[in-house]
Amino acid sequence: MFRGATKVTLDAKGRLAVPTRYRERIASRCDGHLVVTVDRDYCLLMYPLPDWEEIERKLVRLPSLNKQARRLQRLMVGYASELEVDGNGRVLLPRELREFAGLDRQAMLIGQGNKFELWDETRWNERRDEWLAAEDDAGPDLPAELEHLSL
Amino acid sequence: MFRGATKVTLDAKGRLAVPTRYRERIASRCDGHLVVTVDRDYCLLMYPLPDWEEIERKLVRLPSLNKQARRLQRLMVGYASELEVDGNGRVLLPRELREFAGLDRQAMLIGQGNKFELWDETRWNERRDEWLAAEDDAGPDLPAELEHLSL
DNA sequence: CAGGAAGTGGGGAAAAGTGGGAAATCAGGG
DNA sequence: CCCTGATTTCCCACTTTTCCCCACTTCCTG
Repeated sequence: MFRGATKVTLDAKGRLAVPTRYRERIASRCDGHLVVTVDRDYCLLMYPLPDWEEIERKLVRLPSLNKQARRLQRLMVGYASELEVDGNGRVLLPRELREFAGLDRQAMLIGQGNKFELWDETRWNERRDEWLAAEDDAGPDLPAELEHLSL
Repeated sequence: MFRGATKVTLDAKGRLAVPTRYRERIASRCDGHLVVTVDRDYCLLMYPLPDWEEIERKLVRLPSLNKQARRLQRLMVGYASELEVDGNGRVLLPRELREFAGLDRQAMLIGQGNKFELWDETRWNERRDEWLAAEDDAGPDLPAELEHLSL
């Protein structure tokens, strides 16, 4: 499981240095093969290749006639690109994805279990504060899974 | 599986350079023979020839008296044109199809499993943002497959 | 303080992308 | 039937980007 938030900087070529504490895990799990794609919140998702392939299988099995399912396929599969950790522990993020997520230099890498999220730092901070402010007024329409969640 | 979004530019003659990472796969799968046709969202679909032939078989077997089926046949089979990757890794897109999809110079090539989608860049970005904006307020009428999808 | 590991920047070779010209092919009209 | 003009096809050459590797700096640790 990947956990924790790390502030990272992209260099002028759009390369991201993977924090050292994840490298061994990534090397052993997927031999340095990662897949990056987009998320609806305008951040990027980064999966080890085998985990992504499982997601992809789920995605392509969704009913093709459903509008929402097609959108999800288009976006997630459409933007998914495979990338490899180089000799220096860095990955080159495709220009299209950097532009999508508004990434330039300062970014946040957020461990999320089987994947990472990658945010432009400014956007991350803004969203985070919004979430914290919004949490109270969630009350009535809470789904069952959340209703009984005990932290 | 084809994945990933690539920004491509059509030259003055309407030629599209196939991104290198797909070329080998295309060469081995269909010896450079692709089929392009139209999609209802005003983009183009690009299949390796054998994949297209399978689609085509399915299409012509649809019940001929059904109005929707006939529309689909007319559009997809009617616009389908075979094209070949040239020595420089480019394909020439027929004028009719370029006009249909509103393609001039800047375009996005979107990998979608067994096929590609080709969009005018501006139109792609607009649609994408619409999809993302629409996704949030989807709440109640979510199909079961999506309801419990865990990414 | 020294040694090493991690982070960061950058140069250069190679490959990919891009434009354009010449040859070939086709269509239409004289 | 041939000539002319337009379109397509093939190929060459230039420009840009990418990829790979090296080197420097910084931070942590012993």
